[in-house]
Amino acid sequence: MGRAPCCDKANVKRGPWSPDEDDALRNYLQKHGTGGNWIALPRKAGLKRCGKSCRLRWLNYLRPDIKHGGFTDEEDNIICSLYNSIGSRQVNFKWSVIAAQLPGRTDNDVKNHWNTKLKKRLLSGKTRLDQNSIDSSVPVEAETLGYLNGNDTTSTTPFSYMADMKHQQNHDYSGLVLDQTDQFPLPGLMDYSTTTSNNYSVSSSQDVSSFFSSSFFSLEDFSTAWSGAEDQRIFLDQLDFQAPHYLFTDSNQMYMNPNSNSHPK
DNA sequence: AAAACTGTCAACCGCCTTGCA
DNA sequence: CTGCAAGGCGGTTGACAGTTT
Repeated sequence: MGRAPCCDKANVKRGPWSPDEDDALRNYLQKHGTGGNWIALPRKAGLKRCGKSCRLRWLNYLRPDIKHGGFTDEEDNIICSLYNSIGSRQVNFKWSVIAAQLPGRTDNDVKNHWNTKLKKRLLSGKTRLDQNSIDSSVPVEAETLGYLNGNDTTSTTPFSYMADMKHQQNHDYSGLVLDQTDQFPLPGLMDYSTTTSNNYSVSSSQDVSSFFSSSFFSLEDFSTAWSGAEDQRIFLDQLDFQAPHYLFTDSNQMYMNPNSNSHPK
């Protein structure tokens, strides 16, 4: 027995929205708002659409603050670095968290852009840590696209984009908000800058998660914690768990892991 | 010029989460 | 605590536009 559909599919229009439908939805929402009920909205607005479809159309297209058009290099950098810092394999990964850092962009926009452009660019090898093949349009400090290896030093698995702290610091992240799980999407919690070999040992996403969730790292002392981490080059990893560079004391103070065999210098 | 191929992105699907009775 | 309805989200699809052959 399957789940009941959210609307009567047979009596609902599907496919691309017409200008008239857009107008009807826009006018209704500007006058009445959602009323806290998207399901009932299409009937009230005189639309033969599913409520979910109306919601999506509004959020992804009709909202007045939506930014249409191509993504800038700076937006690309932000997406890539946040994708890396949050880690797509994290349970709490959300495109909306990334989109929230890009005014006027929706999660659908960001997801599409990642899937159609950024991911392919990465996989094509155009974006490598190899400094010779870096897109010169990207600020020097962000010339950090690359392949990095985790445990497997022979692997060519493309490592996520990593952005230099200095570049990240040029952005204003003061508007960052905690997501529903109180995870903080750490912008630029990564610094490859002095690394010259592909044999990286990096701290894992789990490490960073524990960093976030520790009492040591609270929103209030974010700037303090971060200024400390800044000098200590924390690496994020989306590949395999390895001996972390940083550990935590019982009192959740972070310290260098003496067993980490390849600390960034 | 036309067919085949490729890229883009709006929209849909269905699962999971949340809020409420 | 439980069940249901609605919201939210990531993954995927498919139509269309642009490019290549």
